[in-house]
Amino acid sequence: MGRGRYYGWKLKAAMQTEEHQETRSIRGRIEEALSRACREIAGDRIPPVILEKPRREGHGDLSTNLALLVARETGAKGRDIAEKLSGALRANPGMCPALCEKIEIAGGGFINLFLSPGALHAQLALLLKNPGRYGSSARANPLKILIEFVSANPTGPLTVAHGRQAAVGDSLARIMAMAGFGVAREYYLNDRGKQIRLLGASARQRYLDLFGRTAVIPEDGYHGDYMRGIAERAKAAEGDRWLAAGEEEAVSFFSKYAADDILRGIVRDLDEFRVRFDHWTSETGFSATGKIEECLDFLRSKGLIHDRDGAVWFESTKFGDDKDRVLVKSDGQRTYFTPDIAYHRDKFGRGFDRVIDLWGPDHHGYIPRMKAAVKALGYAEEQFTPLIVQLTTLFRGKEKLSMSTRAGEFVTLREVMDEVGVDAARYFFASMRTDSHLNFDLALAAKRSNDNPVYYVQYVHARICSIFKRLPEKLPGFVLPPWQSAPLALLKEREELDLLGLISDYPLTVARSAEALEPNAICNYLEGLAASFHQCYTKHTVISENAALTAARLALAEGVRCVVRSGLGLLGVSAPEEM
RNA sequence: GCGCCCGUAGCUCAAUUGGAUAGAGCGUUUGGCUACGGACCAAAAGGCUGGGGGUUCGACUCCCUCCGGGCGCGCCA
Repeated sequence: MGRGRYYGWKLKAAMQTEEHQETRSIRGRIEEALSRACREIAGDRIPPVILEKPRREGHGDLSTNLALLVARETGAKGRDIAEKLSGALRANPGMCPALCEKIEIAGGGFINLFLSPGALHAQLALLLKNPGRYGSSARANPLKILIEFVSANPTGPLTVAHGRQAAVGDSLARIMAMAGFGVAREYYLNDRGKQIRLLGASARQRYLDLFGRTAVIPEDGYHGDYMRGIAERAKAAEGDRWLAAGEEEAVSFFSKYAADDILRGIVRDLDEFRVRFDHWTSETGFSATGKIEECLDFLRSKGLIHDRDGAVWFESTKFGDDKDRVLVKSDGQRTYFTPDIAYHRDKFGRGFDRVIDLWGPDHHGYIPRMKAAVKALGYAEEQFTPLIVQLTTLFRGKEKLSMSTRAGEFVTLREVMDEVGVDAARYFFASMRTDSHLNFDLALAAKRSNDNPVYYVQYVHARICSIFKRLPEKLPGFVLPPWQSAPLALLKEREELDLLGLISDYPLTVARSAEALEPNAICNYLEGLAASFHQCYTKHTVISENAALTAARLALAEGVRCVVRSGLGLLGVSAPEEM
């Protein structure tokens, strides 16, 4: 349940008014006309106009429940309102017959619109004119959005859990960028503190072990096999110089050495996973800026801090948290929360209008206090969105795998990439809703990868590429005319019109995916487009003796290819020419 | 005990943010290439959407309640 999560950025209104003129969707234009007509009938208190694609055949290409909603507001009958609204559309020459060839009223007041083929042909023509821009929105003053994700501590390699975050976060960034926002990706590197010292102590013991010394890894230290490699590299680089060093000095060295070594691995894995961050903020570096003290001073100046029991408290209850939180412990050490507040202040200070954090489910209890902090800093609630990306439960066959970085029991992102490939892994993670737990069976991973829907979608791309490759051989002497002269009006088979309709849906799909912060909408869309293409392909041959029809169908194929490539690109998945 | 997330076909998941007869893939059954790629297509079977109440023209979706699973409730990070 609870899929009604909606981030309310008022993006939709922005879409309608600022969507780039050239790629404005048919849907957007009709929604606007309906909205205007509705205002004349019902005044200012009108519901948002949303056109949907009906599931059932016979209900038209687009449908709206607008009349039913207005009926509820005004107490009038749904069918009467629907009559008035459809009448207004019929009287609007920009709508009928330019966009709609038929309007019907069904049920208690659904308005079903049947698009005219000409409108769909025009949309394809727009796409072919500028494929690179199709689906994207241009804005006068785009919101600047910072999205922070992964941010794994450099105490071990990235796991599948991080992989899911990486796939979701990076895809969201790409989607939001296409939806017209200014997006930056951020990684927060927790490279100091207790865990890092434990890492250093563990690495030092591994190092001692290499020299045959008695080595005891701390109980709560890091026991994974990867620690051995780190120790070996340290030995190769440093020789035996740390054998004689004092514990304090040695642990400091190994802390930094191990963290740096692990970080290089993280960057390498992310790079191979096609994820690149625009900003890396290290806690060490950040601490040295004095911004944490500044932030504490700021909160104190606002009267939101008090001292009690020898500790310093932030009055987060004033902003909806259920208890106040300690910032500085009675031993003088800061809590984890303190630099995090300053860090978020810094994010906004860098000029971002919106900050999105992707967190694991173990952080959901942290949400109220971080939201409280953001509000205390003077920012509006909707400017900060923590997004919980649920865990992936791993199985090997029936065996449930436990995941613990410290104990060294985990499945790395690298293993998954090696086993199923980047395309399949990224698609898999992006295709599931972020708030659903999902099961991932490694034993079936390789086998399943062949059944993965990602191949179904990629196959469309490869098939179309193949058509173009075979063209000279199938039709010797055929000269492909420029797209703008393709006789698109010849595309009138039902399957062709279905495909055209889907192509025209792409911009809105991207916008809605960005708005809902759910990349899986792109996957759903692509799978529908792929199915529609395969059906059309099976039924209608592209290359035929009819040169005009061939040109038109090639144009349609090219349109599909562009959209598939674009959509896969949003997911960080390749669009292969052959498979 | 309190809080957050989840529960949909045998399995893994969707469902246009409250719409019309809940859909895909895998698995099972049956058809289809002398065609531009069969990694495809067509069809069948499979559902009281965990149970029960409520809200309304209409509920997988919102509210209440129970059941089941995951996670969190620190002067840890």
